[in-house]
Amino acid sequence: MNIYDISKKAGVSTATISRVLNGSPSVSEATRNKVLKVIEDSDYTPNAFARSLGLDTMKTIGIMCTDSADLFHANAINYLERELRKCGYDSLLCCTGYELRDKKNYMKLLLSKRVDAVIVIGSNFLEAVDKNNDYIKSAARQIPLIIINGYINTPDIYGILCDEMQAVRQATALLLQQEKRNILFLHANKSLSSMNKLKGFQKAYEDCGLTLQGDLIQQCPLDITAAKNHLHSLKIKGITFQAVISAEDILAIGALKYARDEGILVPEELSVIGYNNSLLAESCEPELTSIDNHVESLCITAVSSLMRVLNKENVPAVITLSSELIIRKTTIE
Amino acid sequence: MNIYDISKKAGVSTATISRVLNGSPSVSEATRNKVLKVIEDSDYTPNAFARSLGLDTMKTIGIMCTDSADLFHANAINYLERELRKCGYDSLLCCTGYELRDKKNYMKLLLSKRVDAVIVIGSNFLEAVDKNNDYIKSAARQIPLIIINGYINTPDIYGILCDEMQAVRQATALLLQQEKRNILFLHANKSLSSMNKLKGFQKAYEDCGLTLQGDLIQQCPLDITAAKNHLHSLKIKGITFQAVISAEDILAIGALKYARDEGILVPEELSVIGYNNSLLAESCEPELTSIDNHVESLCITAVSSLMRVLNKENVPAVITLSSELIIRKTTIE
DNA sequence: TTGTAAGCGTTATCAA
DNA sequence: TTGATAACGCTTACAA
Repeated sequence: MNIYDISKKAGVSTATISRVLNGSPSVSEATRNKVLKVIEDSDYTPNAFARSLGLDTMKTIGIMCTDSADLFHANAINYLERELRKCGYDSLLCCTGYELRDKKNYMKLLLSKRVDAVIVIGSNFLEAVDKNNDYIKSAARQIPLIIINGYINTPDIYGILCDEMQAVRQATALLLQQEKRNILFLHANKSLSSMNKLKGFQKAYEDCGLTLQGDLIQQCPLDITAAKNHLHSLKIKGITFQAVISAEDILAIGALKYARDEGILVPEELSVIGYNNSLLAESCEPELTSIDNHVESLCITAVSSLMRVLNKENVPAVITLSSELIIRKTTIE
Repeated sequence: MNIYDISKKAGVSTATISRVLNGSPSVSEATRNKVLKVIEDSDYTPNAFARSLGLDTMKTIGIMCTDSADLFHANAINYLERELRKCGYDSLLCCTGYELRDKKNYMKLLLSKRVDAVIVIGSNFLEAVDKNNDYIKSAARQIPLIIINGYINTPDIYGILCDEMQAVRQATALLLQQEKRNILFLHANKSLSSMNKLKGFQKAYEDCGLTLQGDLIQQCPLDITAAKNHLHSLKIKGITFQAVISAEDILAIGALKYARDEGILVPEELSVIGYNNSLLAESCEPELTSIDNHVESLCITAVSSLMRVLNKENVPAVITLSSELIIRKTTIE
C-alpha cells in the first residue's frame, strides 16, 4: 500500500496525497477530507525511507556512550531521549564499550545512517590522548556534534560541561580545612573527565600551599570490590589517608565497605566523597556525600543547543554548568 | 557525493560500485581495488536512506521501555544494544514513561519509522488490565514483537520471561521456614510483573497452609524514602512484620533505612529480600539478599529469538528462564 | 566480469 | 487548487 494506491483510490494525484499528508494549506477542504477518508480506510502508513531519501533527514539523533548501564549514562540517555522526542527527533543509541576501535566503528555507522547529529556522552568516552579523539573531530565536519561533559577544541564541536575541576577543588578544600591532610584520590580510568577531577584535586592542595604525595593518587577498576580491595592493599603498604575523594560514586562505596571491614569510623576517622550523586549515594550506609553534576540540566542544555545548531543559529562552543556538593553522612559538618 | 560520482571517478558503472560496497564476489580483484581506492580518497559514505528504500529495511530494531534510568532497564538496554549490534542491527530507543497514551504514541512512531521489529522491556511496561495492551497486539500484526519479562497471549508475540512467580514463591518459602510468619510484600505498581511476584508470595503462604493477612501487601512509590516512610507509617498503625520482600531492590533499600531508623536489627529481627539483584543490592549495608532475574540471559535470548523470527524460523511463543536467589546479609542462613 | 536501466515511495518544481 | 514528472541514491535483474 503506497501513495500511488491511495492516489488511485481517491482519484487525485500523488502530489495531492503528499500535500494532505504534510498538512499543506493549499488543498481544498473537500479534497482533504476525501483523501483522509481513503487513507483511514486503507490503513496506509507512509514509507519513512522514501520520505527520508527525498528530504535527506530521518529526524534522528545518534547518542553515543560507553555503557548505558552506568548510572550517569543511564540517566543521561533517559533525559536526552525525552528532550529530543519533544523536538520531534528519535534517538539512535550506541553503547560502544571502552575500546577506541569500537568507538570509531560506531561513529562511522552513525554517519552512514545519516543521523542529523550526534550527541556524545563524554564522561569516560573521550580519550585523554588528544589524537585518539580525531575521529570525533572528523565526524564534526560532516554533522553537528555535541559533547556532554567533555570538550574537544575544534570548530563545530559544542561542549556542554559541568565544572568538574572546580567541584573537586572545592570538595578537596573542604576536607583540607577540616585538617584532613592526606586525602586519597581514587579514579577508575584516564578519561578526560577523570583527569579534570584530578586537576581539581591537585589545585586544592596548591591553593593551600600543601604538597601532595604521589601515592595518594590511585587508580583501580570501576567496581565496588575492586575499590575496597585496592584500599586494603594500600593500608598494607602503609599508605595512610583520612579521606577519600573518588571520581565515581561506585568507588566511594568501595571505600565505605573498606572502612567497615577495618572498623574505621566514617566520617570521624575517614571522610568519603563520591561523584555523580547517583542513586548509590542514597542507598549506602552511611549515606554518601557526593558531587552532583546536574545530569538533567546538562541534557536539557545539550538538546536545546543542538536544536539551535540545527537551525543554523549561533551557539557558544562551550557551556559550563556548575556542580554542587551534596552533603550527606560521610563527611563531618 | 553519491554512487554516480564514484562511478565516474572510477570509470566503472554504479552497479559495480554497489557490488564492491556489498562485498559481491563477482568483481575482479583489480576493479575492486580501483574502486576502493576511489571511495577512500573521496571519503564517500553510502546513503542509508536510498539503500533502505530499495531493500525495505533499515536494519533497525525499536526498543521500548518505561524509563532507561531504572537499573533493570538500563542493564537490559545495554545488553540488547550490544547483542543487536552483533547481528548488524541498530537500536532505536524509546523511553515512554508510564502513561498509556504515550506508550501508544511511541509504538505508532516506531511503526511509521518502519523498524524491523520491536523489543518491549516488559517489566513495568505491560498494563495489568489486558485491554490496555491491545495496541501491542495490533502492532504485532505488522512486525515481529518480542516482550522481555512479560507476555501477552496472542499469536506473533514472543515472550522471554523469567519465572518471577516461582522466584518469589521460593524466597517467601525460605522466610516462612525460618518462622517469619508475618512477611510484608512491598510493590510499587500494578504492572504485570509486580502482580506475578505477588502471586508467588501468596502461593507460598498457601503452600504452607497459612493465611495471609491483607494488610501485609503494601504499595508505595518507587523511591527509597517513600518506602522507608511507608514502613514507618505501618509501624505506627500497629502492623507488625518480621520480614520484607519487595518487588524492587530500591524498595528493599527503603526497608533497610527504616530498620536503621528504628534500631531494628537486620537480619535478626527483620529479614529483607529485594528483587533484581542490581548494583544497589551490593551498595547498601548490610548487603541485600535479592532475586536475580538474569537480565543478560534474558536479553541474549530475546535477541537470538528475534533473529530466528526474522528468518522465519519456528520459535516458541514463550521462553521462561529461572530466577535465582542471591543470598547476602539481610537474611539469616 | 561488467553495464544498463528499472524500480523503491516519497517530495518538490513547474505548469495548468 | 491540482496534476505531471523529475529527483533523491541505491540495488538488482537482465543483457552483454
